[in-house]
Amino acid sequence: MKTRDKILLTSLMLFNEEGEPNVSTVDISNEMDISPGNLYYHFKGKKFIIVELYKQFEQELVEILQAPINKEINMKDGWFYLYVVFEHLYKFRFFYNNLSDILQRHPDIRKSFKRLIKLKSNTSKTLLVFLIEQQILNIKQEEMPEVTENIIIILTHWINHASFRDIADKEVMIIHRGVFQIMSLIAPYFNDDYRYVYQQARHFYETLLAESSSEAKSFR
Amino acid sequence: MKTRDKILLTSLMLFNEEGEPNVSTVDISNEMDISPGNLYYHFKGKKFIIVELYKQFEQELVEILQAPINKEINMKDGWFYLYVVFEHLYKFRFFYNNLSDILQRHPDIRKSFKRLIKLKSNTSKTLLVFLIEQQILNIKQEEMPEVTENIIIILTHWINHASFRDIADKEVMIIHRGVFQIMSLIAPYFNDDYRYVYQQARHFYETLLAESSSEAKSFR
DNA sequence: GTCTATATTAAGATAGAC
DNA sequence: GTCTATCTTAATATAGAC
Repeated sequence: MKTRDKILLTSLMLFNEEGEPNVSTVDISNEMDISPGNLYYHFKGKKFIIVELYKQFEQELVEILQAPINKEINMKDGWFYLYVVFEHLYKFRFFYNNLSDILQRHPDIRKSFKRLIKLKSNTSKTLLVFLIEQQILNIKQEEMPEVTENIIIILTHWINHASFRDIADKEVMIIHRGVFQIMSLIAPYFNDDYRYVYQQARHFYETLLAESSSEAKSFR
Repeated sequence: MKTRDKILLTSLMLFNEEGEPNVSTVDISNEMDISPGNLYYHFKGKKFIIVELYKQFEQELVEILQAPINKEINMKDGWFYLYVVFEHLYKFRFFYNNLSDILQRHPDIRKSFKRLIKLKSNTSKTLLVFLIEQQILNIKQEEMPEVTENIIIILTHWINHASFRDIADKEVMIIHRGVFQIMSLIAPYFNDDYRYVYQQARHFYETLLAESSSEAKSFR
């Protein structure tokens, strides 16, 4: 593996683990057993590492969000889709844990991130409209903006939020619970024939929670 | 006004304005036209200013949240109550804009903040139960945890969220919209007799938005 | 590409005069 | 209480040998 790539991977790991502001270029080179000078040969500084990581993050997310969505999407597809998105967000969680700060220091990233949110918003809207057309959901036209915004908020802040709620200690649980939380937003809009989907989701989540807490109780 | 208090006030202002990580002790003393040495006479460093500000924040919020809530609360009371909470959150928004980072660096604050969230959660639950008892809302027992958690998420992250959404540039609009967003969470649970409250709230918010955007279009 | 050694910068912090 | 002057520390960054 090339040193450049290893720097990116190590930085991502340390940023996620320790929080981006608490990781210096020396920390990164120490972790990799290379010299700080070597790191500076590949990247002119931490700023440039962050920008490069953001580019990766953006590219992957755009690919996910722009993947063609079937008009005959069902709840199971939508559910699966949410998992893909959440897993991606989790992979780059350092970014969401210091959102304002990073966006403040990097105006370029800020612009691009705003565009990303719009894309998220559009994809959510499209998905909801498909589910409405199939009469799985029943959301009034005028209520769409609020519902979409609520979805965006949970998508954007859940992983950060989960870290200071005693919600789960393991990655899977954070993601499961995030998906469930989004589902709870649209739960009241399910048509009666489909309400069981929400009940199933809760049951699924609660079973997982029970298993995981009986295993070990290591909340941080 | 005593220097010590002025330091706290100036710090709060600068933290909110520029973001806490971008403000140094020298910045604070410059803004006040005192020497850094003088600042260090009053506080042993930035850490201690933050801790003191957090104490103020906590005390005020606890007072708000523990204020006796009337069992016969109506929607208007609940609405008003939300405004009080949001205004308080806005006053200390620097804290919410760098939540993970501050909680990571100050374990004491972390503990206390978790307790605060629990208090928020309890108060929300109590309010909802009162509204359910009066048959204004209709939320099933089993759905309460999710609905409450969604309220907590919006309360905790809205003000930060609004700063990178082109939602509003002025304080009042951010707060109005936050209150409306919370209302949209419980909107689907309104009993038919009370749905008009939600419609009114949207109308109120949209009118304000129209006024403010015709005045000046200075999004940041 | 990678290392060692060293320079620069800015934040954080203190001593001692007034 | 407040100032000036100075010190310490850690992060950032570069030069030059290998």
